[in-house]
Amino acid sequence: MTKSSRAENVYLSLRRAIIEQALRPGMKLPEDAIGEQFGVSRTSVRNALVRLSAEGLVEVRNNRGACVAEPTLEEALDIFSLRRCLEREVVDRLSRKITPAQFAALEGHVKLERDAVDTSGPLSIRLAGEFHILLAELTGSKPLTRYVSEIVSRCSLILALYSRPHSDQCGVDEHVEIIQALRQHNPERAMHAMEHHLEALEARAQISDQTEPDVRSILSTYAQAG
Amino acid sequence: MTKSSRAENVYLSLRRAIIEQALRPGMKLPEDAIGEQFGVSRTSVRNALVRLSAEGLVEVRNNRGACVAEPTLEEALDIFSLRRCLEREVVDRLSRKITPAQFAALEGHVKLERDAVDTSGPLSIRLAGEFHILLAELTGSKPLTRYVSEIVSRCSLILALYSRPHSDQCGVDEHVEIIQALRQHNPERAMHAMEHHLEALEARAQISDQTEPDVRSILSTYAQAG
DNA sequence: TACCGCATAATTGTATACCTATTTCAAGAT
DNA sequence: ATCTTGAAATAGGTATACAATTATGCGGTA
Repeated sequence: MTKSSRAENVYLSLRRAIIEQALRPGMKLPEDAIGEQFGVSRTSVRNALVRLSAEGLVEVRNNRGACVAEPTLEEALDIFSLRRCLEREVVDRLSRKITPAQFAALEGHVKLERDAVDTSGPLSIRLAGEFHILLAELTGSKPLTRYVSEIVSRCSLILALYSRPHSDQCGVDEHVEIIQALRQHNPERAMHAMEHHLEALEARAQISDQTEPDVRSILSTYAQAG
Repeated sequence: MTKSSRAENVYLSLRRAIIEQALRPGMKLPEDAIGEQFGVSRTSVRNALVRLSAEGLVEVRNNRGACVAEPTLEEALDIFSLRRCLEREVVDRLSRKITPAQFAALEGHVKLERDAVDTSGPLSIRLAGEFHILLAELTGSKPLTRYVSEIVSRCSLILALYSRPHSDQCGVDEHVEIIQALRQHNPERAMHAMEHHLEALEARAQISDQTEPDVRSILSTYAQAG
């Protein structure tokens, strides 16, 4: 295992905590508390927060600290729209040049998703997002992967905000559908399957509300390792 | 003038310097030197470098400092491809709902570009990029604007690497062409004009490998013969 | 002379300290 | 009772100091 920097660890952990919806939108992210929880100084925490802010996962107001981003409804719809644009590009590229080894990877991931469906919620949420990131990775394009990765994370955030609890059966079957379309090297059908999947995902996003627990107790789970 | 933080100032300045090709790809960015130049401490410089790194404009190696990113040829082509994808989305959205006031903004910008054509190179380079960023802004989508902004910056970087000097007549006329297509509320034609413009831009970035960043590939030719 | 290893210098990663801005909360005025 | 006001407390912005890592230069040895 590569020895990564502390800032990196904080970054990865916070990111995962947000994606898994442990840290919910709007929640405050005080540098002191986070640093104490991870056993690092504010310096490393700030570094991580800057990066997360650049990705749109957290917001920092001038002299007022950071908190998990709270996309408005318009922003949410906008982000979904952009996601469709990017993922269309992904399946379009992939359907032309995907290899057997890559199918194996996709199917392996879907298997993980199936196994996780009935276990923990957070794991299931994360895996559903990672399926899309895996698709992007298979295109071999780093910039595309980065953007998809970012936007998928932000969609997790949106679902945390606007979907009701336990509505996150994130469509494993729809993932299989996409794989099958790719196998046929049929860009049209693949893009259609992807559109369908994303529309279904977006449809799950409706407004509800919940109150927020304490930052530290949540992070105690994530402080250990990346 | 809004009171912005020092880190923000450093970030903006470095970014502009890279986009205007004053800081060329591969150039080292020592925290000390930069901090001294701006009259700030390394802390603020690091903050800026982290953000630039997240955008792909600079690369940071472990314990080895940062330098202006040097996209490989594959990465360059890839970035252009992604840019086409994003800007297609921009003109598609815009051509449906653009307003007269927005045309005024676009035409005002083109005028600036014309005025700058014969003056300084850097200004012209920057304005050409900002035309595309302005287009993205007019869609009203912050995420889309951010991505376009990032990718346009990276394209500037690529042109710095792979285009020959003085080939940066960045097609003001093609910009006008795009505006006219938008005025007709004709998505097809607008997208076509954009494609044409981007292809022309990409064509200028030929593998004129004279700006050699990598020592090894040069020396590989010489290594054989003693 | 060319190569290897160690010591030193330079630069990054992280922590701490200080200063400034914001928030909070209580006391007084309206 | 509500609003204002202004200290005290809290938390973020920045600088500096220290630790860890990498780059560089020197002298010894074959």
